[in-house]
Amino acid sequence: MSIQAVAARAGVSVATVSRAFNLPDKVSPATRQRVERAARELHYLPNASARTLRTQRSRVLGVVLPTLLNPAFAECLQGIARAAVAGGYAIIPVTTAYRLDEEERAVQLLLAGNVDGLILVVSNPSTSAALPRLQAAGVPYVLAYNRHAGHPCVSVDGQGAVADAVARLVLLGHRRIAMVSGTLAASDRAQQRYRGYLRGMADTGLDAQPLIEVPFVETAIEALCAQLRARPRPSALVCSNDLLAIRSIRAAHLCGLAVPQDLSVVGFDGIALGEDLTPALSTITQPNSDIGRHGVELLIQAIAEGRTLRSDASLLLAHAFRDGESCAPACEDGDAATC
Amino acid sequence: MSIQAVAARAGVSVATVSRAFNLPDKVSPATRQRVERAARELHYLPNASARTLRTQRSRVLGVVLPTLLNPAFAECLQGIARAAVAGGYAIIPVTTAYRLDEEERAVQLLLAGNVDGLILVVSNPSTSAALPRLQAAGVPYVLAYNRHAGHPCVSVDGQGAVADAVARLVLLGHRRIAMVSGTLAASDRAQQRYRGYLRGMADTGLDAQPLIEVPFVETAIEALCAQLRARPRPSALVCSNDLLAIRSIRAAHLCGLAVPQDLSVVGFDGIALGEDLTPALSTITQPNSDIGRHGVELLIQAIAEGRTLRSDASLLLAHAFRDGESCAPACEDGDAATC
DNA sequence: CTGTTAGCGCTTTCAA
DNA sequence: TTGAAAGCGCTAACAG
Repeated sequence: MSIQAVAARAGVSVATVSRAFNLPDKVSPATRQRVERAARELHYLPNASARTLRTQRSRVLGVVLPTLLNPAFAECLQGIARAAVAGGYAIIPVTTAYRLDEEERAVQLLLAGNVDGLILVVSNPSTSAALPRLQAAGVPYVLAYNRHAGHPCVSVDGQGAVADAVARLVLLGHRRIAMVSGTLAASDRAQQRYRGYLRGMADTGLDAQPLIEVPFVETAIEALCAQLRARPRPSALVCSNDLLAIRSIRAAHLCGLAVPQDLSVVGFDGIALGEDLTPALSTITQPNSDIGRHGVELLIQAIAEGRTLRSDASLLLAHAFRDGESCAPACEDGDAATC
Repeated sequence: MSIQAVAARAGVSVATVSRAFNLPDKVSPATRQRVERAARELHYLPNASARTLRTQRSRVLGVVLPTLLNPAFAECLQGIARAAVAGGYAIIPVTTAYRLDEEERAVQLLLAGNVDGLILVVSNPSTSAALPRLQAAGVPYVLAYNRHAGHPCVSVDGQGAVADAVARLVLLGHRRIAMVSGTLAASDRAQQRYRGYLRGMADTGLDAQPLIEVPFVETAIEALCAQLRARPRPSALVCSNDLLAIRSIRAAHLCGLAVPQDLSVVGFDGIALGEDLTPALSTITQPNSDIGRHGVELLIQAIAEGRTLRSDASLLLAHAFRDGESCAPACEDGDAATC
């Protein structure tokens, strides 16, 4: 079903059909009606490839994410999808499992697919091979969650957020506060959040505990258990994401520790599911969906203006602390072992 | 960067460049090398739109899902994505929030995007307006999770699975077993699982309890609480999905009921997260990722053979019961109120 | 084995 | 306001 058929049926030229759809004002109302009617009768759908070939615009955005198994990214992708549809764009998402080679492959794939722009969550903007490739190609892109002075980013202040969370725990009387993180090397977010932990501890004059680092993908509950059996054990855990917080709570349970009575746990991400858990997760919430939406909006605007995004277009969105049930005041002396 | 430039640089015709990539055997090794070298030096990427326009094959699959906020669908999408990449296809996912009009819009959008095939999870295959549209367009498609004799489907036996779960609970001594479901009208899966509940109860000669029906999207914990406060209350809950099971556990907690001591809860879906919860979720697991993978494989095969999928290509995958900690034997007399 | 060429469906000058 | 026609980049006859 091509534009030819519509033109024939409407008794006009293909140019007029094209105009009737793309520049309706440049066509007389009467002919426009005829064209629309013919198109409807023939169930005409304009061919996206032909249009893309001609205009050099695919109206498709590429999306590069570590995984959809973390609901934070799933929420973000929903935000991206909604904003993209609203702006008349389709999306092609690709997941990378936190692997650099996959990031590069993904960008390659998307570039070959003629995407008009990309929104991506990379392991580390400084080391990602994908980014120089994008710059070389001159394709607009924006990073989500990542933070880097040299790239356009939509993110939150992870460092400040964690420092605040630490301060909160200190206010509750906690002294032995440890941080649980995914592999630091695999994520600049994890690194920033860890820095926030160190700052928060330093600000209140407490000794930072050794970082409890576990793999991102596997469950690693045993490793967590081992850490909780150490003496003296922490009375509170700041986790680098909600999934880790959930696993930490389970690990605590397996060690015979009750959350929050024996151990306070704070997460990071604000996944919706956290509110339905028991105990409800105390967590630093990020506007996951908005991060995606803003990324898309920046991208679409840049595309419309035929330019790439500069790093000073970066957006820092607000985070918040969601008070759940996984945090409680520490014992008087702040030493969990005596509880 | 077009094929012309590569041809010029390699000193051959565009046809030869095209062959060097698509039919390497039909080109002499020497020229092939020259072409490859030229392409590399120019960072040549074949233009997907031009190729699609010419071949009438986009190498893109459309994916229609209710939501990514349910990890079961996120897992499925990962499976789809992996299989698609392996088969040289890209995917365009669209979510519908369980809404019929969105399903139709999604199919429309995807069809206009020239997808070669679709994999979709619809509310109800019998009533979906999207399906006739697809048949009319002659585009190959396959349903995931849905079950219907008139369409190609990749699914599990939800009815049998729930009936089995009920039998299991009966074996544990439960008598007052209720079912918690999302809006029945919005999902044929929910309907089938409910039928499984009714069959399971009938098989063991028990009275079915009134269905506890809550919205899919909202949390609805209050509604659940109300049901648990009724006397005599159920001693076990079979939930139509894991998200509902998680909410049910929270509702129980808010009512002062301990899971599994006072109330047993069984979920459905087998989301990975369920294993990390406390109590670990007892649930009927579906091979979410495999459902997606098989769907894509069927689709790719059909596309390669230039045909649509017939309903007898349907696949029924195995489910399993994953024993967690949210189920326990009932009190001796099976009457929860006396526990 | 390689080159020439038509044409996929559309948008967009340029002319009328 | 409308039409004719070029051409986006590629593949696939067909010819050599």
